[in-house]
Amino acid sequence: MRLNPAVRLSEYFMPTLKENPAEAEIASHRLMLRAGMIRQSASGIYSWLPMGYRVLRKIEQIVREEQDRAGANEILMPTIQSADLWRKSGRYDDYGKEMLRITDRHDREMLFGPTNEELITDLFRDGAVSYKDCPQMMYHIQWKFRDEVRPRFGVMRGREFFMKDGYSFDLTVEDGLKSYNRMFVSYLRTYAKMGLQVIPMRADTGPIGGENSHEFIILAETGESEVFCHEDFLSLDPNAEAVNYKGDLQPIVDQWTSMYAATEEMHDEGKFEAEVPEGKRVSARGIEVGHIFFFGTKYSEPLGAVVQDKEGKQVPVQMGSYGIGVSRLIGAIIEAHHDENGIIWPESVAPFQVGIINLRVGDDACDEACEGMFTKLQEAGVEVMYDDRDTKAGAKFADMDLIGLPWQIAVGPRSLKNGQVEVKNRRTGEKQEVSIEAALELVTVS
RNA sequence: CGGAGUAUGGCGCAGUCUGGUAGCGCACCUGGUUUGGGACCAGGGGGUCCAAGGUUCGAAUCCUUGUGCUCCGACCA
Repeated sequence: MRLNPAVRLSEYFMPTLKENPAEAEIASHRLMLRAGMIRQSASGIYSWLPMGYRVLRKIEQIVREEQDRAGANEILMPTIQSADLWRKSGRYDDYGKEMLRITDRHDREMLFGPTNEELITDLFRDGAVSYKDCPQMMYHIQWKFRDEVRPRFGVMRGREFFMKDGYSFDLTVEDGLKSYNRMFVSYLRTYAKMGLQVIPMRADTGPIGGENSHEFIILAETGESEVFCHEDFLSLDPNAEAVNYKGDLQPIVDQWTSMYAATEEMHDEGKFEAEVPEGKRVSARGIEVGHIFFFGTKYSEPLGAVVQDKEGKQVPVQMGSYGIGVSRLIGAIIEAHHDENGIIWPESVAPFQVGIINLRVGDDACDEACEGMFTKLQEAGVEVMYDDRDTKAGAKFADMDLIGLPWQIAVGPRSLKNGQVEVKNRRTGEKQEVSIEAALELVTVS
């Protein structure tokens, strides 16, 4: 996947809004609308405009890379599924009205997939015959649909959403839990790479089912549920050391599950107080950005996903499933990274690293300086957005803060007379007047 | 799915009570003056007032029935 490394704002569809749309309640929703990243098409259903889509793909790519590292293989399954498989697993009725049911021209019952356990179990059943076909881990990143009663918070709780869902197939429970651990660790690393401090919490399994399950939660004021955890979670860095996914991951998992962490439903106040010293007790709100399950033979049995073991017996495979809400993550990242002026993107997911602001379009010196930097940054492989629109300086500054690129370079006649431009760090707000060369150096190195 | 709102130009809103054919701010277009943190002056374009039906000489406004969207709650990645 390669994203266009450089764009001119005059040629980029980024309809920003000065005022807050009435429909948006929380920061991430407001900012995504205001920054021209998304537009609502129907309740809980959004179009992704160029910049929003760009961020979505960046997040998707981070997820993909870590899945690949963990040994999962990417596939792509359809959005529309047949009802038959869901009848076999018994979930056609269980899922209730959340599942969008569709009838085709031949009156066949179809559905827009809310998840893919049935489909992939059937794929595995079809292609696997022996214990030698295990272990196997596959994932796909695809649009899902859940007909939420009450969609809200923009992409945080949409009806149509983009999700990574992965599935593991193992011969034994022991091996299955190893796969579970692999995903557990890869999840920690994935979120950390997006600038999120994530906390795994033992979870309720819901309609997916199973015994072993963790939710991955980030703390945010606008989180949907109350969570409780040990403060030390907030200083753990999953990427501090390299990881060998083929090795024993249990120690890492143990480290991350030994401290108290629970969502509202699983919370035990007595245990919380017993295990966590008073000064270390964190009670906050959390956003769920991922959920993993080990559920054994819940689907392999009814759907007949069996392999022959060494003794020649037919045994159902042990399965797990692993979800990351990719589109939701954008909302979560913005909730964690914004201020009163707009978004503050972590560099790894920023749509562009640098924004060049031409304060006087039409002034030869400004135009030349901007064009020169625009070209040089592209050549250096730095993703850059050039605001070459013929509008007021104030509007450009405001837009640039709103869309939250990590670095801004403002070029105006005043400083340019002395050969200088202003470089601003969006996160710290720190500004410095430096030469063009120094500016390029500054934004390229970091 | 229970409760509560709301629907008027791209966005934010007034007008509805008390019926007379639509207005304000921002944004947009043209010209001019400006030009380093959402400028100023002048001119201008853009609206089936959510929909259908009804009452009336006349409906954004009153009545009826729908629909969309939002918020609170229960539920969910």
